[in-house]
Amino acid sequence: MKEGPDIAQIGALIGDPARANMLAALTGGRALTATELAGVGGITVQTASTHLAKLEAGGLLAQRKQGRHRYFTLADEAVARLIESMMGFAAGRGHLRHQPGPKEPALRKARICYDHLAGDYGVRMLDSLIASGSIDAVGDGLSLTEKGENDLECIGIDVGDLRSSRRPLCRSCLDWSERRAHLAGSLGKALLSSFLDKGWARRTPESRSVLFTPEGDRQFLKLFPIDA
Amino acid sequence: MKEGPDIAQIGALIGDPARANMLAALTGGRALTATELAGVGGITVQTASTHLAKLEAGGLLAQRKQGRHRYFTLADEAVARLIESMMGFAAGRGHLRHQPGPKEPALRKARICYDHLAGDYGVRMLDSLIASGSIDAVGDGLSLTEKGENDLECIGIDVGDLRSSRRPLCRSCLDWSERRAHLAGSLGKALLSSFLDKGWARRTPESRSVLFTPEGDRQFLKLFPIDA
DNA sequence: TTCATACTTCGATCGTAACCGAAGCATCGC
DNA sequence: GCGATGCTTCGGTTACGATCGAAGTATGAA
Repeated sequence: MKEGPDIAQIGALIGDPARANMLAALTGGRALTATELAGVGGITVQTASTHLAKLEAGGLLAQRKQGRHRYFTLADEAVARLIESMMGFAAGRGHLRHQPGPKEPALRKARICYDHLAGDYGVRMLDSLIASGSIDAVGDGLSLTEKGENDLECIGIDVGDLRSSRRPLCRSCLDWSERRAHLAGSLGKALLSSFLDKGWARRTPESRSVLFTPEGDRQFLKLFPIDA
Repeated sequence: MKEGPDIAQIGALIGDPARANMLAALTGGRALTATELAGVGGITVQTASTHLAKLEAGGLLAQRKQGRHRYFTLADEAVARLIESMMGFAAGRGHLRHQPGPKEPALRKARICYDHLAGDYGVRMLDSLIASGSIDAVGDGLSLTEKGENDLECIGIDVGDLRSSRRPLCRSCLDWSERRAHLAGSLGKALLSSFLDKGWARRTPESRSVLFTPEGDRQFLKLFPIDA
């Protein structure tokens, strides 16, 4: 047999609880230090160090030295998509963590996925962009229409600038809590950044969740209406 | 931390080489016996038995007793999609198996993914269906148009029949070799079945690949043209 | 220079899970 | 009934990897 790519390797990398916790934490988009990651993994720094080395060797993580700190991030968006899709699958099988806890609703409403918006709000945003004709969905891919480009420029997003990067402009990413797609790619990132810049929302320090201010909430819902 | 679903569990399930090989083999869509799966995993039947029990407990496999045989299949299409997406990811990282081998091209051209067509031909089929207006792509989802329903009836697919099943009619499934979506869901299954019934193609006994006859090839390409 | 912090490497321990041989059920064919 | 086949369960071995204490390296601060 032995057909196709080797999935056992990455399965094993994700299969350790400490590593899985680290990866999940990094899906929050922030770069974290080895010590912080040891904390989320519930292990000592030594152990974390070996885990992180393995994850990096496996191509899941990237690191950046800064002074005496070493900041770890997910290697790229593909890793984030993989983690999210595995979370979606796990949620569907009932492989949930024990405590839903009070943070859960906030997480489902709006959270960071690598560098863009996920959760109910993330899905709503993409739906609205498609419904308004700003984004075309063809097959698996998404593409920005002329109308969309104009609309986005109006709210202060420089699409031309985004196009110049090598990263795809639009990407769909499967949302584990909603089980539907939200917008990833450089455009997804730019949109989230603009919400944060405008003060509509802020990131929480210790969690993936994104908190909208009452005013930000109002603006967001107005900007991305759902007609249904 | 401990946010979100538990991905370590399924990661660990996929993370064992023997289990990963079994799962990859089952993505071929055929139901396999424990003894056959032991073969693909390169282990004895006893060991395979415990592996299979774990996979079933984890919700990845389903089994069906038939006489003194026990046939295993992937639990559902979601598992197949997960495996395919992990393969796509692994391929992107260069985590390839050692031998590309002579079977590889056939596998990339057309293969089974659970119960529908994948590979170049699978992707081409979906692209063509969308281009011809038979399928609408909205966000992450796919939906059959009226035109599509008519066209399909013409080639002998009873769409009404398919609708009565609880399984979604159209689903997009990310293809690991093409890195684009192909058509899954009950419609994807029905289309593949019809090709096999018509004698356009046949499955190979020991591999996931689907071999098209010269005539079948001609018919397929005519039925699903690519204008580009 | 000296001390403190952040992290890695080394060495050793320990637990778990993969593995197989042998025995135990179940089902089929005769 | 009997033996053969397909699979599971049991018991015991083995190996790998997760873990941490302790020591080593790098960077920054005083």
